[in-house]
Amino acid sequence: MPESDTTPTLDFIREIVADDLKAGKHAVVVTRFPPEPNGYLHIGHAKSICLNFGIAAQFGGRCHLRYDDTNPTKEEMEYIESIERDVRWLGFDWGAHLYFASDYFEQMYAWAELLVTKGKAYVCDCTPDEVRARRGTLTEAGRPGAHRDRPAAESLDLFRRMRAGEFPDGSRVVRARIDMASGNVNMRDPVIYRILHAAHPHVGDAWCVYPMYDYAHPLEDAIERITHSICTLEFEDHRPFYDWVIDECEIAEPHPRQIEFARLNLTNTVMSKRKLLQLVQERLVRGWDDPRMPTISGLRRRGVPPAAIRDFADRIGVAKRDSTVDVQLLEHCVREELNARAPRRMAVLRPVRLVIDNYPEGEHEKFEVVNNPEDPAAGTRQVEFGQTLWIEQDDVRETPPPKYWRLFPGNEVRLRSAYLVRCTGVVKDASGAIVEVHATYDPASSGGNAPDGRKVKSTIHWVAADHAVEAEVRLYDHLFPAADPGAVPEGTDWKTGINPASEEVLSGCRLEAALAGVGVGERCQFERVGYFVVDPDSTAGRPVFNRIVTLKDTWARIEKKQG
RNA sequence: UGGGGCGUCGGCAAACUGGUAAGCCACGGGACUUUGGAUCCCGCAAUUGCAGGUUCGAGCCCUGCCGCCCCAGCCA
Repeated sequence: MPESDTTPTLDFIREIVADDLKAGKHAVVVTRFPPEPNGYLHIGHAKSICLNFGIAAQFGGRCHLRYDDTNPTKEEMEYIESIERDVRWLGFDWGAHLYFASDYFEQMYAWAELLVTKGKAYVCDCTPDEVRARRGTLTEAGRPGAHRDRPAAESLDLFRRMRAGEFPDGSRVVRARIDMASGNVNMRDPVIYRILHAAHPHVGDAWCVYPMYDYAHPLEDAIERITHSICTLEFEDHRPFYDWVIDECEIAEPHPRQIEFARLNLTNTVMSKRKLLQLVQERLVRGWDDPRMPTISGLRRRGVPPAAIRDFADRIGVAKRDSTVDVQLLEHCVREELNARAPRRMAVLRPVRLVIDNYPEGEHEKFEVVNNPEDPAAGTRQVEFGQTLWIEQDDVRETPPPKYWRLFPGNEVRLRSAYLVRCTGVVKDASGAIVEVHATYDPASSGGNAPDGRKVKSTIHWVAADHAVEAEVRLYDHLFPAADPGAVPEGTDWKTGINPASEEVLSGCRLEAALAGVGVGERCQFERVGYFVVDPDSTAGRPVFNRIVTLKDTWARIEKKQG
């Protein structure tokens, strides 16, 4: 391979865009993100958002945010608001280019009349069942219905009366006249308008006939002069009709080009709207924004930084191959971002008391502690120290397993940024659990280093008992332990694959005093433990933290290998 | 047994369009370390679903097979 090549390779879509620009096909590139406001956005949408807005930014064009709101029976204002919030949070800006497909209904209707007039569309009086019956199967051609050859004038009259509200839902449709024998089922006279006496969240009850996606989408793109209409693979079969509509409606050149790419699949995650809805409705999670949900709002509450999601989208690439990305790549992006940015704090999640017997009782001192070793500009803070501290249960053993370097009787460790201490013994309760640890400190090791230069193999974190803030901490893990949650045995409910330990709520956690006044959404690293974010459930004196991701944990790996 | 797509490392994904298989994640090892964190090194596809063919040369071209995904909503 050539090593001198410094230009990053373009994915196949960017290659098309670059070529079109180079060939002078378009003056500016215009893309769009066209969600239907019928649900919450998830990480799969984030891939599309990053792609569309990313291409626009990269090639100096623009990206529209457009609601594809052609079905009033499924769409709601609530979703419109959540979508805008999520796209903005991801870091993208549509400027003045916020659009609604429903604002184009008049124009779309006019084009439909044109099609009817040209004999390219007709009103069909069949029931949904009859339409289905005549459509044929995947291997058998469809059969033309009785209304197919109705005079254009009659269809036009009927269409106008459909619009006027003379007919009930489902009684008639307008269909494109293409080819009932096509191998592509989408070309067998697809329905382009249906009657729906339903109020629309954006245009109210202005209409009782609504265009179908396949008819509306190319026209929305045409109206906005979209150059590259990027969608997912399942629409590949619809592209002939997309082009048919553009052609038959006599849209001026250059025509928008539909390009399909593979949607995102993630291991240990379900992504379908149906399944996500089920999780919420059956109270298997706290809501659409549960920190375990792959929704944008869930990722936000989980504490995932938007920059990490953008980085993730860049790294997974864009292609046509069905694929499943390892969720660990997302987690890696999160760690990388947070390692650089998140201030470090000390927090003890499962506290046990450590008493330093030779430290003067009642005395306190402060140590200056670095906020982020990766970022000197983050500065330092003062942390209180005293005779009695909280340390992690996990950092103490009465009899250490092999390679365990933390506290055990006789062993010396460093209290992060404070002193070297040597364990002198542990106090156990009736059940044998360690309830208190005793140690002596080396007064000459202030700050954590001994003047004689002796080394310790371990540094542990601590919180002064007299200055601790109490908090609730929620530990999150994959909602599904299996890489492919959809792969359940026949007859088994996919929900049985849910990890019952995916949320573990810890109370009585002790945090250093600097964490007293944190605001919702603030992120930090609890040293040696992981990255955490302040949850909206926090109250004045009692913060609630969510674990975003753990730190990489070599010891956990060793422990696992040891069994 | 119709139509449309897709097969390159455990997972993503490149390969200047025929010139001698990038990178990232994961995984394994080591160095270093006041986070068992971070960082840094090393290892990880004699070969691109399979079989033939064309060519000096094939992941890229040709032929045939195999496998996987999508489509029969008045959903998007």
